[in-house]
Amino acid sequence: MKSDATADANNPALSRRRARTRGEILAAARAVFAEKGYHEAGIAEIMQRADLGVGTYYLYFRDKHEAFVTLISEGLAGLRNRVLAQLDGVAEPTLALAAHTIFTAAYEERDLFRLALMDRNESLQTWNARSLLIDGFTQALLQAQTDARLPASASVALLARFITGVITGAINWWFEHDTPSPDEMTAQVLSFLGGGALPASLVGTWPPTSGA
Amino acid sequence: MKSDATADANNPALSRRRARTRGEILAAARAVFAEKGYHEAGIAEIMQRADLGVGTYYLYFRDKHEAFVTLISEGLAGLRNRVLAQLDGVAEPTLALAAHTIFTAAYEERDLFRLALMDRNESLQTWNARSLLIDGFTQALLQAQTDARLPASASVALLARFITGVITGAINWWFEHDTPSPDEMTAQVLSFLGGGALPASLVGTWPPTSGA
Amino acid sequence: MKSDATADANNPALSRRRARTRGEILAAARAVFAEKGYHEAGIAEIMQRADLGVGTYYLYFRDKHEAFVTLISEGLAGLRNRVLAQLDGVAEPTLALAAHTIFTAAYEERDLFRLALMDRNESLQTWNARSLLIDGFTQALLQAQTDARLPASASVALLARFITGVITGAINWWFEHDTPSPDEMTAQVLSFLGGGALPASLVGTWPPTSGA
Amino acid sequence: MKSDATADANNPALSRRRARTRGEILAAARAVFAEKGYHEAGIAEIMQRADLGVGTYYLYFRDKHEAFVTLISEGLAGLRNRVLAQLDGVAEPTLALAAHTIFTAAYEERDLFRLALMDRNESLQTWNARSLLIDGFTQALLQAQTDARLPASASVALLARFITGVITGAINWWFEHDTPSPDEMTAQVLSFLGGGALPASLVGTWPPTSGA
DNA sequence: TATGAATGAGGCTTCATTCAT
DNA sequence: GATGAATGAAGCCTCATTCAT
Repeated sequence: MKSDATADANNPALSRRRARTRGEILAAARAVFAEKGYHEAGIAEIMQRADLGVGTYYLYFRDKHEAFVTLISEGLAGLRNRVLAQLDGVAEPTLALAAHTIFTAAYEERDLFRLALMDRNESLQTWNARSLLIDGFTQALLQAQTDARLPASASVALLARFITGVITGAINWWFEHDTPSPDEMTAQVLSFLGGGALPASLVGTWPPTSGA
Repeated sequence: MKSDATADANNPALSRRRARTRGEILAAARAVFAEKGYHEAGIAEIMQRADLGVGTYYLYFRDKHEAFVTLISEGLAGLRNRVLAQLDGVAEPTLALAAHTIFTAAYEERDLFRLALMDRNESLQTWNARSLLIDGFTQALLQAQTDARLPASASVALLARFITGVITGAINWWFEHDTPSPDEMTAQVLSFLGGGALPASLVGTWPPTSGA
Repeated sequence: MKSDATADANNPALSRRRARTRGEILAAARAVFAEKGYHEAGIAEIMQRADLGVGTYYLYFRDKHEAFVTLISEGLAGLRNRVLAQLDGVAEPTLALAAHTIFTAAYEERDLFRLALMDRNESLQTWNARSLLIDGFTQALLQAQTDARLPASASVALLARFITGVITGAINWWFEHDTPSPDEMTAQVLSFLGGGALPASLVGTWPPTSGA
Repeated sequence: MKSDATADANNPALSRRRARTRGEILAAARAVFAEKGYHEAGIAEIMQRADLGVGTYYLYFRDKHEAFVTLISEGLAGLRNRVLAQLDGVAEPTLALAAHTIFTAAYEERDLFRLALMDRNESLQTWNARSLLIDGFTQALLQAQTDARLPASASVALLARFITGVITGAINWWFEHDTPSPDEMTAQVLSFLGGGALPASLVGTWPPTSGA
């Protein structure tokens, strides 16, 4: 019984084995959660797909929730890093750049995003894809206001929600369809955000002009 | 003369009582579902809030699912009617008109919309608020194409998703905040949809122009 | 509120009405019990078939059990009376006479007998068709012993069980078939009871004779 | 290497454990079912008597029904084998032989037979003790007809029911009494089946002779 | 470390029975 | 008397979690 909190650090081989098993569990969890949703998924089914015993799950995760949270937070951390990497060093980052990175990632890992957008699980709010996007856009827009690239009068909070809505709307589309490609999707979204997609007459005004 | 499918019609008093009880259950269910989500809600809790015995639930609904579905489908039917009524007779309906009606309804019945947007419940897809909006906008845009108010080249399916994304993004905001009013929200969204909210330099282009 | 324990006696009309309703409930109960068995039958179903409200049931019977018991005990009392009437005045009653009466009644009211033979309901033992038959035959055989028509060495208790077994075996047959008629059935059973149906070589002996 | 339908075979220790638990559940179920009948018995009570948690039941049986069916079908299969083994190789099998084997088994496992004769459970008909006996005797008698040991005119179907009735009547007796022994019971039944137990004058004739 | 049998709280649902109308 | 809405105890079953091997 030399099991120790620092066992991992002491024994690189063990550590590597642990990491692999953990990864297998996460992969299985991802597949099952994506397929059936958080509530309908069962630990037994996950571990069966991972070709491991049920009990093993609890050697790596505290409870059912944890693998789910881990899955999403690790996935979203990856997304976050990719976006930051893209934007890093760019003098004046555009939505175009951000959207393209997000779409590329989302298209590649659709099942993960299905999860991340799916269960509006109370305590999870923080680790929700939506929240991450909203936060990201909020910060970006605030920065843009600081840089005077966006009028100070703009309602940043709402704008961030609107943009997030468009992005998630697009990703949702991919849950049912395989086209268009992330590139094409980016172009479509940009056109939409730029205001070029909807004729003014179709959009209308509010309050309605007298003529209406 | 008992065996009669129209027993209700025979006795108005009973019929009224039944309707009232049913309404009370639905109201309680709405509150509880909105507060805790479908899965965490329990029949016992619903009926306790309705001040009725557990068994009574099953006199009005087949199972746990049914009240949920009823709630959403009846709610969305109401929304649908309101929108249709607003647009009815208007020669050239605008997004402005539609958005304003939707926002007014959504603001009034926030908990219902929280439900309707919440659980991405498998078999419910059809009675999802998102689906309803997507379908509605899809049809409206198709009509606009027919009327040549929208270029034939526009990708209706995607546009409908984008617009729906913006609308639900706005409604989501209200789940956490009480302002702005539906009127103001409509104005904000219209400005966004019209392309006037985001400067072109911020949006950028895709593929990025050489200059970027 | 002149409802009184003696109301029935005071008001013949009411009494007649009560009797009729009671009869209708019993008829419906008989049908439903016979069709689905005691446990699967429900008060609601019975009263629906009787074209009466659920609550009405409890104006006539204390609980679910009571109608069942009533049904069987009244039915068996009828059988008892028929048999006694047949045997009454006969100097030396035979099994033939008893069997024929029983078969005639059982054939006419198969559903009742299905009930009476069906649920081996603990507390019901006493009001079981089997028990009634066993008791009847036991008494008859004891009487026969007293009259020296049956050897004193005979094991009356067992004989009564055997005869009852044959009789119920025959009645069971009718739960699945409509022939033969009670007359023919009586003849078959008598032949069997008389020992003429099974050749001695087929029956064999116990303990086996050396030759076997 | 987890996913394996033959997991049991891989690990004899676990396999043995599983078998033991399963046996304990079946034993407890047998006791409880026999004592209170199928409907009044509860999973909780069964598992309490088995000294196991409720949930464990469902690791071994799909639902409440399954243990009951298993109990009876396994029990009857055992009876069937015993009888067949006894009769195997005997040139001219007699009822004596069959009855004795049946009685010996029934006496040893009275509670099982109580179950098997008890609930006339709809879908169970096939796995009813009564049905098994009837089928067995039917086949035996048909064979006897083929061998000319029984007149071709005999109504095999009815005879099988009568014999079964006598046998079950005898077994029923044991549900309330401990004597006589299977040997003595066999003798009594044989005497009855041979026609030596009931004087012709007591049996009578059908239709009644003029003199009666 | 890995396993999978065992656990039991908790959820949904039924239905005999009551009671206000 | 008749009704049927309301009741709630009780039962079956699931599944996240534990623990002995």
